Amino acid sequence: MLSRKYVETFFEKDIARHIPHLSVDCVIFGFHGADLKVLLLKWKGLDLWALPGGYVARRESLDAAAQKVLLERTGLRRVHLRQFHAFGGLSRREGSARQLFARVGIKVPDDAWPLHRVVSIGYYALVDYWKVRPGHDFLSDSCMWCSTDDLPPLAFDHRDVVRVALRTLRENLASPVIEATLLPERFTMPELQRLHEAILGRRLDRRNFQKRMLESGILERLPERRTGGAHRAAYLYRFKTSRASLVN
Amino acid sequence: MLSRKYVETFFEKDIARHIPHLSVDCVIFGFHGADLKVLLLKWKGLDLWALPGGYVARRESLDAAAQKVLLERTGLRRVHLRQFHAFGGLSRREGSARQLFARVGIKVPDDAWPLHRVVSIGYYALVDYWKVRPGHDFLSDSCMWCSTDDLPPLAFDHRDVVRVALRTLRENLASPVIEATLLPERFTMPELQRLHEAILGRRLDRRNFQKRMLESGILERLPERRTGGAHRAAYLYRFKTSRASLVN
DNA sequence: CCAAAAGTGTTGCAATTACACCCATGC
DNA sequence: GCATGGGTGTAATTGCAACACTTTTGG
Repeated sequence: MLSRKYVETFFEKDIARHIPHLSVDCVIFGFHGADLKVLLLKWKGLDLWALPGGYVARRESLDAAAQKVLLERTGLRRVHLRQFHAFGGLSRREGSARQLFARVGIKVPDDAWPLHRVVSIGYYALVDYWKVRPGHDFLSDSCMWCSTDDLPPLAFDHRDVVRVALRTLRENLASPVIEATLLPERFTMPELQRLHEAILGRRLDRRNFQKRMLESGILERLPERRTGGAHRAAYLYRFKTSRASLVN
Repeated sequence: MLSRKYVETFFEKDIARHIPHLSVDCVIFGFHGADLKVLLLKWKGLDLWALPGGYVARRESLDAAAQKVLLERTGLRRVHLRQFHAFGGLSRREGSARQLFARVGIKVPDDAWPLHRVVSIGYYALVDYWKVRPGHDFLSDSCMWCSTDDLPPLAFDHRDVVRVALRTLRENLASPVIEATLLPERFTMPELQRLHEAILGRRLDRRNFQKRMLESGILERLPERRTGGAHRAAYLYRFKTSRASLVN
């Protein structure tokens, strides 16, 4: 997490260590209940939310910069991370950043590049909802999971960024990496199905779904069942291929 | 095309008009015979080829920068252009650029950013092979179409860039935009099939292919046939939806 | 014993694949 | 006339979508 010290000295020296006019933004997806959620930061003193992001150090790859953001925001190291688009339009309204810095009380030179045009490389990340401890920083009041179909007002072009991330995620749902990283180690078939439904945005047939999943051979049924539900206990499953080998 | 004047003054003033450490590279696909080809520039005095690319002006969108490259290199304005990946690794070996500038006789300060780390946004473009007049510039000996499965040594990470572009193109072959922009206005069914085969990298069944294409309803058969071939004359087709409406 | 969710198998349709014959043309 | 490529139809298979009944559990 960014310290107060870090922020205060940001525009004096840290900014020089980064590639100007470039940033990475992360759409961090988590799955909870029946909802696909994204992690958002609320800007201090403004009724505006934003995706977690960061700048790219001069000797740091884009991927590494995105990993760094993930670690700061979720405390997680090995998660599935994928670059999906570069946002380089001229309508990103960096101006709102100026308001933010003013609220927080940081003095920023008018010609500092973060106040002007920034090209952002979009990454999406898939994490286990329950393992994340959302952390805010000096620029943000809070860090919160928000359902993808009920987003608050977002800064810059971040609504577009989420939309494109979601579209890419849908297109790539075929690979088992996605479920394996969004779900906990052990899960039931209905849970897996609800995840697919949340990503695809439509209902699926229970029987066909189960058949497809089992025939694919990537699931292993565990002896235990999930008890405590109000109805018949569901079997627990896990992915045969270990979680570690699936990440990236 | 870049003029001599442009190049000579580049490191004095033009460089300041661009976003540092950022470029766009274009994989320009054309279709000729049975081969999918890409347009490459040969660096002056070096046995090294590179993708056409350019820097991004401070008030220019990424898309616009890519269009500019296309126009310089092919003379074409409205072509299908699509961003597919941002290349931001640390192993791009910008050092080879230093050799190039030395050969051409341009004096470049050691700390000039084009000699160091550059993040490149990759675009692929689809053009009509026969409408392109490949143009080289002050930095390159020649501009040539090269078959995608027989590429010469490429600068930087451009071999990766081509590979990823090709993979993306394959994944998006469903949309008729691709064929419509890679083929001339009028074409035969075997020509369309050879294009699909070149992109997919495998043979297709002639009869099933034709059936699918005709049933999709996007083709219009013209009264003429392609004469002059050694064998039975093939019908000519064109896409029903006008070419203009398909671009982007 | 009833409501609500979980487990399982069958059937039909639609899309894809495999495959064979005739036609036109140049040599 | 024959070799080569172009045009067309049909049968088989496969994958996917629709669908119904039984089991378990808590209340």
